[in-house]
Amino acid sequence: MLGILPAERPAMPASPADSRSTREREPAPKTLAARRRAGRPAAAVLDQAGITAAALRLIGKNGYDGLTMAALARSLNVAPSALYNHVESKRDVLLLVEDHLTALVDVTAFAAEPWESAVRKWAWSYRDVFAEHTPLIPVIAVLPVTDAPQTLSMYETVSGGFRAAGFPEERIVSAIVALESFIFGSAYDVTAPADIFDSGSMAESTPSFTGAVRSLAAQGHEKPADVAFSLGLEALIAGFGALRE
Amino acid sequence: MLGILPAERPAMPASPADSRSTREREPAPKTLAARRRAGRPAAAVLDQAGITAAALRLIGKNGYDGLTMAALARSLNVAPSALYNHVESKRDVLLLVEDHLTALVDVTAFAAEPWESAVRKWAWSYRDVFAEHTPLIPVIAVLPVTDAPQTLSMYETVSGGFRAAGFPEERIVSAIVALESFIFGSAYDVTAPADIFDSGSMAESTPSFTGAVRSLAAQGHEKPADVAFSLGLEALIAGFGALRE
DNA sequence: ACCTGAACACCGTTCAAGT
DNA sequence: ACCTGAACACCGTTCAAGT
Repeated sequence: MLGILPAERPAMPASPADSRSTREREPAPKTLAARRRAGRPAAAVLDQAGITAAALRLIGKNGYDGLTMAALARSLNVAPSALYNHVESKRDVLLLVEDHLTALVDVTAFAAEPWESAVRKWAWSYRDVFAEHTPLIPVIAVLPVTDAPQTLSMYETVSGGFRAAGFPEERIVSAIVALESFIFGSAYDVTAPADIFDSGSMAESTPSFTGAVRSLAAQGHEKPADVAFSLGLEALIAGFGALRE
Repeated sequence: MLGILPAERPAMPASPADSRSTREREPAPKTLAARRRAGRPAAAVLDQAGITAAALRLIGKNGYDGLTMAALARSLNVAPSALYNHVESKRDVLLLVEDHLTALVDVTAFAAEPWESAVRKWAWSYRDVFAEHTPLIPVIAVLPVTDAPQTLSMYETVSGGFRAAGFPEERIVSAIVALESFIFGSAYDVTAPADIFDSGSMAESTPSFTGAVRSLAAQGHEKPADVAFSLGLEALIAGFGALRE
């Protein structure tokens, strides 16, 4: 995964300051930032690819709670305000991260396999990528594709696959949107706690639901989120497959 | 809708202070809160039902950005810290709102109609309620049902409907979860801007997707979010219906 | 153009003091 | 038990000053 990070590079060019990197955990490493004096540096310290990579590192380490503009700046050895020379807002940072992650979704099967199995692979891959990044879902869901080139590229490949499989053109977008809606909702489901359906002290007043939950648990092994995703996905594939001409 | 608010009542018992209510728009109505001196009041000013109703009013007026603990306290004429005698956190407030809204979802058809049309009505109602409240979706998706009695009650009715329709017990929860995932994702889709699929200057490099978008737009009239929701929902209903015994 | 440093207008939450 | 008022440790963002 690290190998796919954009513009793999250290936050700063190697310098004597690196010998102090063991102190990075200190609460206020002001001294590190102070190393660089005010005014425009000879070469730009930041760019969007570096900001994206740093954000992904931060998210990987501390989750989305740890992704603050201050923490992002600190990890890049700049003042928080420096970030605003490269992004307009924190939402822009999330958008950069989103577009980078979308490029990780596997669409290769659309070039090589029948429609059913291509959609299946794409959907599972898409869900798996964003299950780790659910805080991005509200961003993606309202994101004009113009602002996210990799995302647009994914849509082009997927819609091409639908078209080649004989889908009526006017149904392609609706089918993709429906699949995506299911995928986004299912990504949340992956993050739900194991006891989410424990009805606790209310069990006696909810016999039907409690029984259904117990019956599912008795089935055992497979993760409930995966069982539900598979069930829904196969129904959608079967239903949409019937639209093909 | 107002008639279904919990414990319909003013934020404070009628009092001479009400004559100053025209000043409530003032930036810092400290004087109103100062009207009540420190120490425990004779009768409690706050309760969870009142907090829920005030939160819903605030959301209705200014959206979820306007729902801050400070604004909530101001609308209830108390200091922000007073809220913490009745809720543990802001998340608790969102949970109260969520459970109240879930009670608005229409499950009545499960008692009176065939399974297909009951699921259809429930799903549309569920989506419509939360399309106006998408910031709650991350909360619901991870919410143990124990903490939300109305939500648990909805599950009981729905799972009872599935059972009565001949669903194998061990599939009921998975089918409901899959439907919910689709519903939550589709609720986001309702809020997407109309030009979300405008590929802009990239149109020439994405012919397949751009053509599909144009073809959908040419169909006209119906809202794209509704078309996609209908398409996915009918596929899920048809696919799940086949599981019945 | 692109950095620093100081400042702004917020957040949610805690806690002592009061009745 | 349930309020006020002050305080805390944050947020994202703006902007003048510097090179």
